[in-house]
Amino acid sequence: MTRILVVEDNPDLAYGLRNNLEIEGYDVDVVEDGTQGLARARVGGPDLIILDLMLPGMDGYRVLRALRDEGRRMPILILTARGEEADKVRGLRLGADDYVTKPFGVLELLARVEALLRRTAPPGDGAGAPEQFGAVEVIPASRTVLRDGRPVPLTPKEFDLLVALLRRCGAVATRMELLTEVWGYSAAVLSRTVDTHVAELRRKLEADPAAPQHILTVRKAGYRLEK
Amino acid sequence: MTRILVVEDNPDLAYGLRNNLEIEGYDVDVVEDGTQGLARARVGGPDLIILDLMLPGMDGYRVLRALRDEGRRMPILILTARGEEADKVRGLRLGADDYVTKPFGVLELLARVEALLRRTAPPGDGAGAPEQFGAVEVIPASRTVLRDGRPVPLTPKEFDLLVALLRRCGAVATRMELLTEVWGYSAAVLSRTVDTHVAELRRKLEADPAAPQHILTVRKAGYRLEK
DNA sequence: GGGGACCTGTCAGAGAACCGTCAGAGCGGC
DNA sequence: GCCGCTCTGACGGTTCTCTGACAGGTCCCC
Repeated sequence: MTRILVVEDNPDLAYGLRNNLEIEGYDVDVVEDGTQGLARARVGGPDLIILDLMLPGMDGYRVLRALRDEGRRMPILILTARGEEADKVRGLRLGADDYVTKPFGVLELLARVEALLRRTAPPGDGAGAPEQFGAVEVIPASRTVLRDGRPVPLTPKEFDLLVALLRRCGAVATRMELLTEVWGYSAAVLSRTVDTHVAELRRKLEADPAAPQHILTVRKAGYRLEK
Repeated sequence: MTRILVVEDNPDLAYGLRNNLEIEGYDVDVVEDGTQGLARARVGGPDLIILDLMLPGMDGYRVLRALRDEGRRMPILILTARGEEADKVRGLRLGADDYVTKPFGVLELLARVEALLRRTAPPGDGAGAPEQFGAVEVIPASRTVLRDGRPVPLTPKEFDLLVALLRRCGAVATRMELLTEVWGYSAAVLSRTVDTHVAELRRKLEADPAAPQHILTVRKAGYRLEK
């Protein structure tokens, strides 16, 4: 999950930020002064930092400069009441990626956070990080699947089907959902197609395809992947 | 040199931007409407775009969306009089990287441009460090490729294609991504072009072109380079 | 517990999709 | 004009996908 570090000494504002960011699905960490902020940024490895400039102890500029001097490249968004152009220029020049002045709109801030993370995300694929179940590892970026660390050759359809199952991991995926997602059909074409491909996946990925441990049949409903 | 495309219909503002950006050492290209902006962005391959929203013809939102839909990833900074939060959110969500409202300070704008370019610039340095896979060494600085220490003559397209594959090393590069990055096409052009050039690369770089070890085909998806 | 209805597993082959290859045309530089 | 680079369309081989039939399993009702 994407981790965001908020360095902000105003408790109300910090509370609001935490709430809104968590609603968006981020993992949020809040600290109240510059020294703590620097420490947390060093050990926590956040994916993004929202940094106030006016802080007790070490001020935001110094935190910013320290992090950049250490070669840390995570995006940093400055959030401050200092709206003078000179301040903005200074912050951006010191290595901040964005500069938002109080008072600000929460939606705008969230959109800016999203834009920064989008820009920082690996160029290859936003499709997803590698996932694992049993002895099987699925790497979306390279469309590779490893079993016991060794590559298993999957056909395109098999791979897409596996990813679709993985996305619903733990829940039932109906044949219709799978057809829609993997095949792009909208019709309720009932056929043995899905079953055939599931069987093939089992043959390639399960230790005992006849008694699958991960790719399970849910009678009358569909299939379910268990880790 | 870093190229910046300015899409702005107000002549005074466009003039001012060009001046200031050129003083900073950028190579500036100015067009006055959305249609031209889109065209210039496609063929010119600017490193950054400054985009007005209110434009004659095609508006800025549509230009932005069209570019992102084609998979183009250059940073885009929206510069507009529309300061409503909803506008900002919309622009950023559509794939803009920054949003500045008029009236704005030139110094701030320049600092934001610099911040965006800093974020986009490749980590090492401009040209990129030499990279290696198998018996092949790629030296971007001199556009040279060595195999077993001996130079291999690559045509310009072949070299660019190789670099594009190398940038995504280990991940799948779709034909569309490659067309966009190497050819600057608006994709949708389905042809054997990419395949032909990949075949040529294999012939020149693989020990056994019929059974490639590094430049791999990922069926239904694209190509992948493995070290 | 037995029988039947229904559901899923399995298989093999026909057809389609996809990619590698090649030859040639267009284009621009020397 | 010659030559090298680039792109395109056609062809063919290979791999993948889907289908239908049958077999086996499971569940429910009696």
